[in-house]
Formats: sequence, structure tokens, C-alpha cells
Amino acid sequence: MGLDERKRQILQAIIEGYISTAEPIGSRTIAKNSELNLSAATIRNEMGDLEEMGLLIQPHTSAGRVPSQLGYRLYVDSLMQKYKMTAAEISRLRSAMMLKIEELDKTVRKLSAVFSGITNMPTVATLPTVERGRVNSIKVVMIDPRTLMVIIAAGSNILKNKLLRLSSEVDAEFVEKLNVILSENLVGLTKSEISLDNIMQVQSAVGGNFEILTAVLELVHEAISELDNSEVILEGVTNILRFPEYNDIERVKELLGFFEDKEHLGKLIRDNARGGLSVIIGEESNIPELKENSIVLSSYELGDGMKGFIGIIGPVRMNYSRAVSSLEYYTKQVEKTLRGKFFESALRESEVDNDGK
Amino acid sequence: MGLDERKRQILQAIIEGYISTAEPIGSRTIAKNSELNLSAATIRNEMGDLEEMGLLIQPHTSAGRVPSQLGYRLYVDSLMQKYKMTAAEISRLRSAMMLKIEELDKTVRKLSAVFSGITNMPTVATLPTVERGRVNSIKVVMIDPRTLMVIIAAGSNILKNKLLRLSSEVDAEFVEKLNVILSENLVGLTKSEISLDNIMQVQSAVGGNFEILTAVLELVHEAISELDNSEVILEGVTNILRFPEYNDIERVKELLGFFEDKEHLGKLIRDNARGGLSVIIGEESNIPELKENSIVLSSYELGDGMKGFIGIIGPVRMNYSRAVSSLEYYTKQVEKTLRGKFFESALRESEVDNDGK
DNA sequence: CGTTAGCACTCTCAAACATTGAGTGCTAAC
DNA sequence: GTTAGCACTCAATGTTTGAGAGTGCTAACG
Repeated sequence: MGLDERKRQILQAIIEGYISTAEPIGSRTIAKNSELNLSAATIRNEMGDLEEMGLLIQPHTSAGRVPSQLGYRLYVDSLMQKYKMTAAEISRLRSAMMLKIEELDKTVRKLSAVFSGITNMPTVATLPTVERGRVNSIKVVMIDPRTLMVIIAAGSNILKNKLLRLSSEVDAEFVEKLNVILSENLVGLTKSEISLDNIMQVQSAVGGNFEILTAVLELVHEAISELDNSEVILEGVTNILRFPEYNDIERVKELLGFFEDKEHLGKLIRDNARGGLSVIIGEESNIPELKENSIVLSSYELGDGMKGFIGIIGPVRMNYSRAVSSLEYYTKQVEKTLRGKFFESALRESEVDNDGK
Repeated sequence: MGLDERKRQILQAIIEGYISTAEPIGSRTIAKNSELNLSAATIRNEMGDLEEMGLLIQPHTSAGRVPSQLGYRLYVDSLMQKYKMTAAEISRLRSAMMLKIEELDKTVRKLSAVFSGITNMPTVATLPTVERGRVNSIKVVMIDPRTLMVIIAAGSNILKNKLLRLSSEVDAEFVEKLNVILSENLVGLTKSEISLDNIMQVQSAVGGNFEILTAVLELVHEAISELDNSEVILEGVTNILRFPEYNDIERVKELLGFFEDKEHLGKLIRDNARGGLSVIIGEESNIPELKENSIVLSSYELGDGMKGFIGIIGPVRMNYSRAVSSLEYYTKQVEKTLRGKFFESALRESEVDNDGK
């Protein structure tokens, strides 16, 4: 039993109808609202076939049909048409991009909030991390004799700075020495090349003032290992309550509970994002709490090995067409904006780097 | 009609009963479960009086009584007995305090999460801000010729650091000069003494390299004005779903919507916190979205003008006794922990300062 | 005069039942 | 292959009913 053009049209009509009404779609509805000019009875026969093929599901005998996960998959992969963002949506997003520069995380947070407001869905994002970037500089700055700040940069972008309070005082000379040694030993390495062992070698190179040195080195190590431990930002969670599927408190509880564990969410995103844009439907995520939710995921690249992820989460019955197109557009805007505001020189450098090779 | 001892006892029994069952309490229940040894009929008469006094409410004729907001107020102010935290709760909190040092905001976040887990209520907190502290040092550090970092410290604690990307390069000499001038002009002032005007004066003192200077000064100003713009941290929101009053999606929507606006929440907290511990019941907050919720608020002080707020949010029918005692204990622990981990020297200095005067 | 037993009354809640309507699958005719 | 017609199914909705909880009032008691 093949999936001829007519079946595809009917399937598409059912899925789109269900997406917009959240009610099972019956044969009469399709017969009336499509250009197929077929009677309800004919549609019924086709619907029977589609159900047999596992693309539709009947909640109960006297209800219409609802797409199965397989149905959604087929829809997303080959039936769905591109949604065209409205002028209003575009301008809203654009003006959000104009926001004044703040810290990176706040910027991403605000952009996410705006995007969430446009799509009416929760938005998740991770801050950019370095994957293959090299540590460009490590600086230790003395704030006062008992306070040091360690600043680590990769690809000329500051990625981490950490404070260290000392129990005894240090002098400028010591700090200077520290800077030289750290630079000599760690700069130019990729993140994965810097291990604790590696750092401890530095320790012996210095000799003396062991206590402080150890503290600084530990901090350096910590900062480096946090380089890819990107923060997860989640905005617009309340939006899920707009969907009728969340009129059930238990479902709300389940999803919100899942959202509270940011680490878990971050892992999900990193694990599932292939290059470009991907759609994870229901159980495909293999996460029980998300078995009735879908995620549209995308990654943004800032050059020089910096990359992060953005995604939209909603019920399996979400408007994929709209979600995918919006996210696509949004991703591009985020790339442009973040590059412009935070990673301009990084970009330039990475380009030079490529030229030079 | 006075509020004699017997009435008080009955009121207390009703409130505590209602708090633990969430069901209206009838006269029979009180007659049985209290040591008053009165018949249900007598209790009924008293309940009638209490209702007339506005302390109780009858949802409908054949239901028991429920406390009014006034009733809760009276209970919190003079009926309530101190809850004693269990050993398990204490040890759980204690071990959370031992967590390894991270950034201040992450630490507060984690502590809040743990506390929220113990109380089973959402916990809100603000990061400490300076109120009357003086700017102790302003440092501009050159990360690379096109990137500067501005670090502002007050009371010897780093409070803000900001990055600045430049379109043209600067040299070490310029940065050095900048440091001297900024220090001379701004150090020692309180936050409120530093205005944009003030900063602009510096501008004329330098002369030349106008473009970069302007950018740096703007950043300084920005950082300073953000000093008291403390971040609001909210953890354990899902906990509200444990309360039966939130079986109504509309209420969930309303509260979660309110929670999404962190600014608003922060303002609420700062406006309502008097010194020490305070309880805001229902409409007392004057915030429509919170009219059926109460907040228990407390402030923590880290010395040297640093202070922040912590609070618990829940339905008006919350266990105030438990909330208040737990928050009291928790606040002390937070003070101790944060002082120890982040503000040790600040404390020391402020003490010296006082001695010196 | 405060307290209490007794009783009629009120109101919610849940179960039982009937009704409605949407949608189907099947059959027979076009 | 398509369609009209029809019997059938099942969720959803409305109605009725009874049980249960709790009250307020009255009259009697110590």
C-alpha cells in the first residue's frame, strides 16, 4: 500500500488541522475544507489506510483521527511547507537585536525572551562554548594584595574570570612571575590539552609560595574545565500553559520539573543537536518526561570554534512549520548579533587564521 | 465582643487544621481534637462570633470555616508557635552550606534550591548589593590592545567587571594613565555620589583620545549604576504545584506569569522587606497576582553595607510557623556562609573602619 | 447564664442515568 | 473507484438523586 499523492494530501490536511485545532479531525471536515473534492466516505477509506500504515491514530471509535509520531515525522520530513514570518514578527525580532550591549548572558536571555514571545513557546539556549579553540591568554590581575583575579581568554574572547581571596598577601612581583609562567606553559594549547597534570607541572616550575600557587592553579583548572560547561538559559516557560495539552496539572508538573534541572536540559541539547536544524519528535528524545513534547533545535556558530545551541520546546502537536522557519531566521539573527556585539575580533582573527593556512 | 482565651484557642485550632488539611474545618472536628472539652454546639457559637469579627469565613452554608486574611494576620502576629526544625532538615541545610566555592550567584542559586527542597516552596533571593558602601577601587585591565576590562570593587569585594571592545588599539601607557585618573577621581566615593556628570568631569581632565575614553567612562557609569540592581534568583518554582490550591491551571498561569518578570519580583522584595523578618499575607502585597499568596521575607547582611533578601512564596494557606522558623535559620546560615566564602575581608575591614572612627 | 442535645435545613459532591452528537465502518448502488 | 445511506460506538454533557457534612436555632439542663 503506497503513499500516493492523494493520501499525502489527506495526511497533511489532517495534521495541519489537528495542529491548529487540537481536536481529532474527522472525514467530513477534510471533505469540506480541502480542494480534493472527494466525499467523506472516500476520505474515510483513505484514513483507514493511513491508520493501518501507522501514520494516524484513532483515540476512540467515534472520534476523528490524530497524527501518530510517525505521522508527524513524515510531515516534518517531507510534507511540511515553509512558514513565512510576518512583517510584524520580523520587526519585533529585529528591534530586539538592537538592544544595548550588556553581558553576553543577559543579552542571550533577552533575545530568548523576545523570541519566546514571538513563537509563544518556551525557548532554550546555551551560551557559546569553545570546542577546538585555543587558550589565547591567561592573565592574573592583582585587585588588592589579598585578592587576585584570573582571566582566561580563548580566541581573544574573555570566557571566564574568577576571583581568588588569599589568606596571606602577595606582591606585584609574584603576580608578574605567575603571569609569565602561566603564559609560557598554557597559552596556545587547546582546552583538551590542558589537564590537571599539565597544570601541576607548572607548579614545580615555580617553586616556593606553594600555598598560593596551588590555589591559583586550581582556579585556573576550574575555569578551564568550565569553558564548555555552558550555561543553559530558558525563557518563556509559561508559554506552555497556552497549549490545551497542558490543562492537565500532572503534565505541567512533569515538564516544569524537567525544566528545573538545567544540567539535564543542557545535556539533552548538546547530545541531540546535529549540525544545522533538527526536529526531535516525542519519544525520539528518549527522555520519559519529554515523550509528549517535541524540540526544534539549532546551533549557532560564532567562528573560531565558538558555538552554542538554541531551541524551542512544545507539545508534539506544535506548529512545526512555524517553529522551524522562525528558529532558522532567529538563529541567523543571533549569529549576526552576537558576532557584532561580542565576537567581532574573534571572527576577524579566525578569518585571518584561515587565510594564513 | 472581645477575643478571650477560648476564642483564641479555637481560632488557632481552626487555622492550623486548615493549614494542614486545606479543607474547611467544622465544629465537630474542633470539639474532638482539642483539649477544650466543649461540645460542638458551643464551638459553633464561638465560631459564629469569630466569623462576625472577620477572622473566619464560611465558603458556603454547609461547609466548615476557613481563616480570613485577617485571621491569618492575627495568627502570625500572636497565635503562632515557633516550629522546630528537624535534625534532618538542619543537616540537609548544613551540608549544602559546605558546597565548594563557586561564583557568588551560583552559590546563592544552589543554596536557594536546597532550601526550596526542604521547605517545599519556591524560594526567592537577591544577590547582595551595596547601599552605602564606597567604591574602593576601579581598575582598567588591558586584555589585548583592543579589549579592556573594567573592574569595580566596593568594600574590597569585586562587584562588577565589564568588557569593552575597542575599534582602535590602545597602549599600556594609555591604560595606565586611565587607571590613575579614574582612581583619583572616583575612589572613595559612595555609589550615590558618583553621577554621570561626575564622570564626565574626568573626561575633561584627560583630554585627547576622546572616543575610547568616552566608551570606558560610559561603561564605568553603567557598572556603577548596576551595583544595586541586584539579580533576582528564583528556585523551586515547581513546588507550588504541590499545593492543592494550584490544581487550577488559571492560578498556575497567573503566578508563573508573575514569576517570569524578575524585575517586578525584585522590586516587590526590596519594597516590602523591613529589617528582620516579615510576613506579607495575601492582598497586603497590593499585587493582584499575589492576592492569594503570601510571602515570608528576610534580609541578610554581610557587613560593609552589603545586603540582600531571601524569601519564601506560597499560598495564603501556608505553614507560617514552619516557613518563618526555617527562613530565620536559613538566613543566619546564609550570612555565615557568604561571609566566610566571599566577604571575609570585607567584614574585617568594616570592623576596622568602625574601630578607627 | 453559659452549655449542650436535638433537629430541621442547606448546600456540595459524587454516582447513576439518559441524551446528544460526532464520527466511524460497512454495504450496496452508481 | 466513488459515494450515499445506515446502523453502531463512544465520549461528552446534562439531569436527577441520595448521601454526608455542617450549620443555626430552640429548648432544656445545671
